Amino acid sequence: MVCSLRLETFPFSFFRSSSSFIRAGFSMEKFQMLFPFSSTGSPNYPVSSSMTNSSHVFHNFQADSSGGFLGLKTETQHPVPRISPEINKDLNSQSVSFAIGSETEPQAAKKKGEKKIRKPKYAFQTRSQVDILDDGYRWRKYGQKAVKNNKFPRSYYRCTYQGCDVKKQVQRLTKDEGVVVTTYEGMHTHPIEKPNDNFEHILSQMQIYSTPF
DNA sequence: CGAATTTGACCGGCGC
DNA sequence: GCGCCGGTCAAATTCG
Repeated sequence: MVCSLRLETFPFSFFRSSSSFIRAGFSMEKFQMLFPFSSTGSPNYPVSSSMTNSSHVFHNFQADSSGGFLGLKTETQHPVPRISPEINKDLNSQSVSFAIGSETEPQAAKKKGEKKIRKPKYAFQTRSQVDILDDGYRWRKYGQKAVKNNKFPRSYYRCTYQGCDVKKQVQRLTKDEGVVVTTYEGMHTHPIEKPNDNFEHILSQMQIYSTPF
């Protein structure tokens, strides 16, 4: 069941510059940006752990900020679907929501032995029947683990571009198996490897809304 | 035949 | 210290 869907990953660059955002064929009727933390002294939100043991967090995100993250919606935009036909039918009711975690620090590992540098993780959940969201980057799977309290395994991917160690993990929720959670870690230091559609302009628009920093 | 995936082993952090 | 758990490695296998 290896379908592939062209959604978009957005490592950091989503908030900075370049790359495309959802350059896939995604008619995202509901599209929500969700910030689980304020820039002030809120506690950390370890995205990875919230994926494992508290998937409800994401639901909260979705509920709380339904009004939205600055009205970030793309319903009028309809990027060219680069999706294989058999998956296309699954894209009828897609919704995407985001959770941007701060550094996933274990609360105290900040000594001079600075090897515990946790990169920020960016997570978002997608309502989709397919697991593999093709974002234009090339990923190599390097692991898969069963997740506690979840009947679906979590898959670990690494960007194959040389010198780029961006990682992502993909997991489907048992609670709502229509939801796929994708977590990105790191920032791509190279352009997208696959030729891009005309979705760049959408991204540039979105960045206008999504540059709080 | 090279690249990507699979999958059990391994490892480090953390809680008890 | 021990065991659990999330994450990664790497050899074997499959795929293109």
